[in-house]
Amino acid sequence: MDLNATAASLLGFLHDGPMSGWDLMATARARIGNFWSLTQSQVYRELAALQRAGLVSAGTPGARERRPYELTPAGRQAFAEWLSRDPGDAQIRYPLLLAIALGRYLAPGQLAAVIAEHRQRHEQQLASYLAARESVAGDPYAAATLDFGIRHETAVLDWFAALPAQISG
Amino acid sequence: MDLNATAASLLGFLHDGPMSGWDLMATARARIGNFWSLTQSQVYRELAALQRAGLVSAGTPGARERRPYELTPAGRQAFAEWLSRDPGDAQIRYPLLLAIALGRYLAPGQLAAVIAEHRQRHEQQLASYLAARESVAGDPYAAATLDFGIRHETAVLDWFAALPAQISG
DNA sequence: ACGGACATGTAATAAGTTACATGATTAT
DNA sequence: ATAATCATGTAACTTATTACATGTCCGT
Repeated sequence: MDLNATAASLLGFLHDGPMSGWDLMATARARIGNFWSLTQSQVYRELAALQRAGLVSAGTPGARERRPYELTPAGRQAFAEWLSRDPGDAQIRYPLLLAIALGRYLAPGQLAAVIAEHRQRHEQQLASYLAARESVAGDPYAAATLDFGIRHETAVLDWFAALPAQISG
Repeated sequence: MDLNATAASLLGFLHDGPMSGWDLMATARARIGNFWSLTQSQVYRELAALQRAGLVSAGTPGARERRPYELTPAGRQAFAEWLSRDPGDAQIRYPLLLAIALGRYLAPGQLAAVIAEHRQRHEQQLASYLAARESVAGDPYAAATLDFGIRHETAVLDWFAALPAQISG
């Protein structure tokens, strides 16, 4: 059974006990949402696939059509395996880099406004990460991923600052 | 006509003159491959779509089934428009961050090997970027994207170095 | 003659996004 | 009563990856 990273994260969260798709969505958004996007559709699709594969089992339905899923022993093992098989490389997909790489085909100054706006967004993102530091003080794992975000955003802002005027206007 | 970033990059490259899918693939790999993955299949698919949309036109076939595509005026405009409509946010998708975020469900030390390996990869990537600096000396746009890579990798390595022993082993 | 680079594409699948449909329960 | 939230899911589409099929031309 080879899991994708998104499915594996769901298995991970289910270590804390049975959860519904809704719960998992909320948990994922809170715990990995800063660096791993996922949608409701995906969650329900992956849950169905995990169930077919026997890695989770549906528990007794609760209120409001609530359908809690429980980690099976096979699921627990698949999760551990996913981690030992090395996780893939980072992929950054940043359209702004494309725009800059193609900058020579543009009228001078055309990039400046776009760059300025992105710079602001990264400033806000960094501020938001910095503000979140206290809230992860007790959890070294959450602190580590947050620290990644802080360092990344800081590096991006330094990069913006170092861009030649020819590009950033 | 709303382009996706991959298609837009092809239009960008075609500013330098007609190119075949093969040429575009090689150009893209060389010029944006460090931060934008794309495959042959995509290139041919997007070219076909661009042609249907009238943004490129197929020139006279050359040797070996070679089918050069030329930028049309509409394509030139669509490219300029794509750039003015702001490029989307950066998305980082790094499974190792997931693994760390889920670290509390693992036996202690299980992450260490994975982390060590990734650290090496990033060291190599940084070295490769640093070695490439001379080759972009004349091109400020290429230099800017390379600088992004260097700063990013440096930040990631700093982050690795700062990870608590509890996580990195 | 033959291996390697050139060159185009299809097929199958996976992964991700957006929008929509449906309904239950809780709080005001 | 009614709005907000909880809850599940489908449909349609886009984007991306891997593998395969097919054939050409160049250099040695």
